[in-house]
Amino acid sequence: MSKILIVDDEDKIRDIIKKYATFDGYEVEEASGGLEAVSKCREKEYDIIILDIMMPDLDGFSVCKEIRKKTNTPVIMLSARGEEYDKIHGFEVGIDDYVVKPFSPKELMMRVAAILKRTSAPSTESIEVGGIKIDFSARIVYVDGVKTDLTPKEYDLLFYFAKNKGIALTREKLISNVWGYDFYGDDRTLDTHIKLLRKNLGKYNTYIVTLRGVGYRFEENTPEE
Amino acid sequence: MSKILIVDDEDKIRDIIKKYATFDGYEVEEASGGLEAVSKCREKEYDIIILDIMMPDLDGFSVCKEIRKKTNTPVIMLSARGEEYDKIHGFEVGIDDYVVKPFSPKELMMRVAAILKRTSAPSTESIEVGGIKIDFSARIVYVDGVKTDLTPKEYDLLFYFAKNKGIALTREKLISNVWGYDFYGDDRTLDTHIKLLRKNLGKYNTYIVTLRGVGYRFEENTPEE
DNA sequence: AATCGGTGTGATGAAGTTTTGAAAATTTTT
DNA sequence: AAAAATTTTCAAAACTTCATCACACCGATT
Repeated sequence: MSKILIVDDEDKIRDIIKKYATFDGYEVEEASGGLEAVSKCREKEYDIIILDIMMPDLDGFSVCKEIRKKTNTPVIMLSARGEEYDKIHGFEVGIDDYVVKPFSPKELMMRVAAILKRTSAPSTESIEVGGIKIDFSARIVYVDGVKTDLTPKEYDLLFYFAKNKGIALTREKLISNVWGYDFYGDDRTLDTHIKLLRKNLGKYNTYIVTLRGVGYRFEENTPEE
Repeated sequence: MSKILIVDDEDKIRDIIKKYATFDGYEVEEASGGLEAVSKCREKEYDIIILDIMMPDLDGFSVCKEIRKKTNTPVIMLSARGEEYDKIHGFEVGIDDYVVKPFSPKELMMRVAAILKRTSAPSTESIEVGGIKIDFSARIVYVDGVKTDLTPKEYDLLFYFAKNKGIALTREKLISNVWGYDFYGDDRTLDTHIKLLRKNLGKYNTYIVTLRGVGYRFEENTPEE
């Protein structure tokens, strides 16, 4: 789920946006000033930033410039002034959109969605764990750079493991997440697919660690030679 | 240089935008109505479309919907009305931005630049994948240099595949993008067209990879091993 | 060392998907 | 208006994947 950073010195404004954003399923963080926003962006990566222009400590343009030095996170500006100068200035700094106050929260969220759709689409999402690479957009798994064909269930299982790397996963959790909460099946079904997946992972089969009496954990470790 | 299509029934508006766009170095084409816009988009590919909502023959939303069936060209809407309804509706159809009339041409061009920068998909008249060449402007496909006649649906399908090379495409995605989001048809229709397209691609039929339980992926691979 | 409960494995038929051919329906062309 | 081309529907066939089972295996506990 996408993470949004809301930057505004007015609590009221932040609250309203937060309410709408949370409702739409976004993960929300707040900053009440420009300096706080910059430091937050240093620590963490956001998917989009909603940024007020007028703030007492550091104005939105400066914040945007600072952020752009490191990342390319999309920025939507909130402008209290409606002047063209501001708008253009905003674009020159490299903002992605702007909304003039007073604004409709619904419209703002529409713009957020539109930008996220644009920016997140072309990025080839992939995870790499040890010598295993999972390309989500192509739905291809590479083991040591070699394309490996997995069946749907094997892929889903690996996908879930990769997303929860290093976490102990109970059998129940694995089954309800990969098969579906309503799967009523044999005890050995999961084992069997673990077996198949391990076989396909070749020397990395040790990445799937058996937790006796609990379930499994996916982790990067040094395969035996 | 990027190609812009300006769609508005008012000559004055088109002229103004054209003046600014030409000054900024864009290649400009015009359409004075929705129908003309749609037919122009069928023949040629633009990098961005500036689209008025209110037009006598076919309104902007319908034009956008029609265009989106085939391509993913960015669209900026010109809205004479400032109502929120229009804005939201526009985004749902899949527009990239909108500007409310009366607008500042400078601002409009800023938005054009911002979107083009993001979508910076190099404008091409044709795509070549393996031994398959697709000439968009002529709507002709060559397999190993030999012109191959495809039916409209086959072409649309191949076109969508080629634009999304290497990406796993679900059946739903393929159907809603090639047939239209409102297609309510048989489950096996897609398969049948895949079959027909594969036949026409000759030895390159393996380029369309079946992803069991998911959909298909178009990729360049080495036929025969 | 024997037991016991949980885990790994190969085989197999069942279930689910895709492919295919052919015919019906629709649209376009003549 | 008929003919041709295209698209869609349908059902059987081919194919892949899956769940299940029986049994081997392993590791902890007694």
